[in-house]
Amino acid sequence: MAVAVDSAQQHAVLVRDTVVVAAGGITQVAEAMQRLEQAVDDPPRWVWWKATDIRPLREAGVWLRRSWDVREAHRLIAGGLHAEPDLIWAIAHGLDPTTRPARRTGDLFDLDDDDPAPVRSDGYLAPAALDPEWLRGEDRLCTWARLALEAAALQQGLLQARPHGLPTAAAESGAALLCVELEQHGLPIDRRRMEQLIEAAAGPRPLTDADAATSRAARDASVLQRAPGFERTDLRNPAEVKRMLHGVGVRVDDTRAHHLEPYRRTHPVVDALLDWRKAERIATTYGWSWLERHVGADDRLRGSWTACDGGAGRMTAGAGLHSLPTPMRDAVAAAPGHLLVRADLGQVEPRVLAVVSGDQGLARATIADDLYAEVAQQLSVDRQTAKIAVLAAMYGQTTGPAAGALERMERSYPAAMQFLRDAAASGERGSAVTTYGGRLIPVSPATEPAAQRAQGRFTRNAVVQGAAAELFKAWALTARDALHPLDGLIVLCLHDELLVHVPRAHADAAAHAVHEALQAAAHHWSEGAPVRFVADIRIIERWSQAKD
DNA sequence: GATTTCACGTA
DNA sequence: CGTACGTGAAATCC
Repeated sequence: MAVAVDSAQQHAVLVRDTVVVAAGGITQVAEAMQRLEQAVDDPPRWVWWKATDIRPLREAGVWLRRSWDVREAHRLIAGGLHAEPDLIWAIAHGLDPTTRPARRTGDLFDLDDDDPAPVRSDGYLAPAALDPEWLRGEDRLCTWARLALEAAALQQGLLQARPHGLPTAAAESGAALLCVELEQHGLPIDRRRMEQLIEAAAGPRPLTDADAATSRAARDASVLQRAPGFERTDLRNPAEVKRMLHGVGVRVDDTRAHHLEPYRRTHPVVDALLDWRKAERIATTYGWSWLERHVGADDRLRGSWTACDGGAGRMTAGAGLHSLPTPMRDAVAAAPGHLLVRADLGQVEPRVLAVVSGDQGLARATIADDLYAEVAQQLSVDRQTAKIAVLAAMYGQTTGPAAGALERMERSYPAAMQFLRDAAASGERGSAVTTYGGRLIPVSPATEPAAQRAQGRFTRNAVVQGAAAELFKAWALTARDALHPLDGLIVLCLHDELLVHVPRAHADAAAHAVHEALQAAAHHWSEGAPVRFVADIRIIERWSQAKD
């Protein structure tokens, strides 16, 4: 069943095969969809070009479980982020995408007849059909929906040939719909607390540009007054900062925070500078203008979401949702009458590696709550060394304290290490890799040896990071369904962490549902592999209460 | 004015 | 010379 929406005209259609199941206003079609969704135990698989198309229907309250998102399926098939309908169409039909007709440019050469066919005689999608103007009217909307059905059917054929391709496409489609919901609901914010935090770092809310300049100068002064003779240093210019530090006797080549940290006690200006950097980050990226732009009158922080990035396939978020400084998480708080359920996966990447590589020894280690402690025992090293070695294997690190432990890893976990070596070798020679779930990860050819090694590290990591993203999405979507009857909504996805907003009365049930969802999703996703996944799940009022 | 580089927040 | 992303300011390139 395909859905197409003309958001400008607030019009939508539902099409099955050649039958127009429903057509009309958003509200009317939304009701028809909800009836179809609830009528049977086995709900329809809704097909659309992209999830954002159906935002008006979602805003009308429709709750859908299964979908086939043609754009997300394409991203699995072809890799990367580029996914315009003409490209999707060409790939689905096995046509050479490089010879598809040029996009319309809006100039005099766009002379098409009044009723251009959306598909050309050579099989490519007609450029005219990509124009939003083309989509006016119910007939065109139905045609567009049927094209989505055709593309989806061909994509299913392509993905059937990849192990796990179909369930992954379903999960990616669901993730894209979840992204629409994340954008819609937003992250609940305690505005007064957020204002306190911003004021502490950036000064009071400026009413004029002069106010902003005064706050900025005051911040700078806290550093500059500790650097006699260098009061005119531009703290935002790394070269000048280096000159200032040299001037006061701090000999560093690199002024980045992690490099400067050991010198905090060496000279007060270093201490002041590092504090300044934290405050400056909040003042510039998470300051008053950020609050104004991204936190709505309903005290919800909203950013744009994508179901996958252009690399391994993790979710991305805008408006700083994925990089909110830890102190500011104190202002992420449940709305009145609600609570947050925070759940984060423990040591997810090595556990995922155990599944995707089929390494029996590593699988045995996942039985422990603390996988690194188990690996440490196996390798006869301390826990910290074991942790560094495991991460180094997945990231492609070759130097540092892990070097010796990596050799022991080869003996204890040969399948996992071979899996990673194969992935790296593929990237180094410029060959694409495919994730456990079937996502193609293209690699651009490189000739420089250093660039080739970098590609190897990228693919080595991508097969783990990408598979972890696939497991995460399967978990999130299973949880989404289970939370729906509890009025619980997922409000944040952060790679291995879920934040759920739920009425107080249902918080215990929601926490339980999130736990059960992980067990069910992991079992399905791994096809019953003997690998254990664990999550730390807590009921909290503020995001900051989560970490130990 | 648009693009690139650096730095730094998160996982 | 360990991966990825998004963001903003300054530098750089037209």
